[in-house]
Amino acid sequence: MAKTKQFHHGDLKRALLDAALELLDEQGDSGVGIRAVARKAGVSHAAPVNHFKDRRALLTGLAVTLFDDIQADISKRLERTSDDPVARIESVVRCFFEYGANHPHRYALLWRNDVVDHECDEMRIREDAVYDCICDEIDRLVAGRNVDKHTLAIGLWSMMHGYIDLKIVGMFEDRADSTSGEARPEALLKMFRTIFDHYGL
Amino acid sequence: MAKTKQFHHGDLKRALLDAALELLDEQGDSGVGIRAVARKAGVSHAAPVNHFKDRRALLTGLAVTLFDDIQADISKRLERTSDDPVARIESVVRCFFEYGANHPHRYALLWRNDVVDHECDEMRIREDAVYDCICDEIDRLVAGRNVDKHTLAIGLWSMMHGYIDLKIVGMFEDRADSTSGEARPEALLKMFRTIFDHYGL
DNA sequence: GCTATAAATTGACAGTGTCAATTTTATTCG
DNA sequence: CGAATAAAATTGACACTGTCAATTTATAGC
Repeated sequence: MAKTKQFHHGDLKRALLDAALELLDEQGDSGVGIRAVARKAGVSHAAPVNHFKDRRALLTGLAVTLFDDIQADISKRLERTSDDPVARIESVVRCFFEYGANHPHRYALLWRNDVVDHECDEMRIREDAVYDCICDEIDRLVAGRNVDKHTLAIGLWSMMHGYIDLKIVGMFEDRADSTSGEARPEALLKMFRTIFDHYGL
Repeated sequence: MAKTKQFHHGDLKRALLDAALELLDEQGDSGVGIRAVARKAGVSHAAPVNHFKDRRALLTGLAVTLFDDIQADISKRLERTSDDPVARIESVVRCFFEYGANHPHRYALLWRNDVVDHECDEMRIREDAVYDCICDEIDRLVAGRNVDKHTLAIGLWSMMHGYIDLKIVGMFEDRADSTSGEARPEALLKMFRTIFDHYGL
């Protein structure tokens, strides 16, 4: 059975991340404390220090695994998507829309600047990976035409992130007509498509 | 000299909010603790409880004052803006862009769901006010045409918020070409304007 | 001037993150 | 195989936090 129980606890790092994810889903990031995670994993309160030097390191490590999950989901969905750049871009965006709706606490953690270290290599690599998923397609789409692809990419990503984030906060609740709230993400995609159209892409 | 020193301390509530704002700018919201704020205001550690029952209430109260500042800034700038709905919308968006760039910690606090209570009346009123600044103009813009104004408003607000938020996180640093980074907000506005054009607005 | 009320202080409690010293376990080497 | 070495986990402590109860102080109204 592989490499189980090779140390005192087995691989505690994994157990800690599992416990952290549970706490995150239940209580949000404020519930993910070093001691609480240790308690849930059944170890002493200072055990995690061997694997995560900080609370910040713990949360960052958790965020890294979340990005990996998202990346896997994106890759899987892109396999079933046609070769059309616009279709592929929209597939990626839909992944994020669904992720934010299904796991609000996880999504919120990803973009917390105080408790997650976005400068470290582990994070930069993951962020680059998902960012490239969209940028590469936009590159193909623009293909030398006189359009600033960076602005296009940033605009799309901003709109996607902003919608998910504000939805979690509750900004659009009771303010915008929420009868067709379920279809709003698709409407946003459609609206952004008009930008592509405008540039003849 | 008006109503100074009417109580023990004068109006401590104001002093607490001032101290909280300083700490927020220096250290972010994690630095805005009840005890730290009390210390900075020169009162005992439990004094704030008379004015803010919670840390959450303190942070919410602070967020309320920030919204008031933004609203004042928006109103002032709208006075100097023409009657063109698009111009007025863009004025409001520019207010937020600048606010986010100049006061990242303040902007980040506004949308924190855990430490700020967005359901309470004081917050809802302020959020409604700034939201209406954009929605009213979009209403004028659409004016009965066959366009979903809610999607338009949500799309614009999402893009605006998403860009500011991701900029603070550092998402666009070193990834997108940052040579013309200062002009990026204007480029986003221009891009969104093509949506208006597309619908003949 | 005295009393009721609001404001601020003090002290305590449980909880947190982090560190140092210690004990327990696993790995490696002679 | 057994001892030495390194890693992993425990225990205990420290300073700090938010929150509450009891207390003291100052204000306002009769």
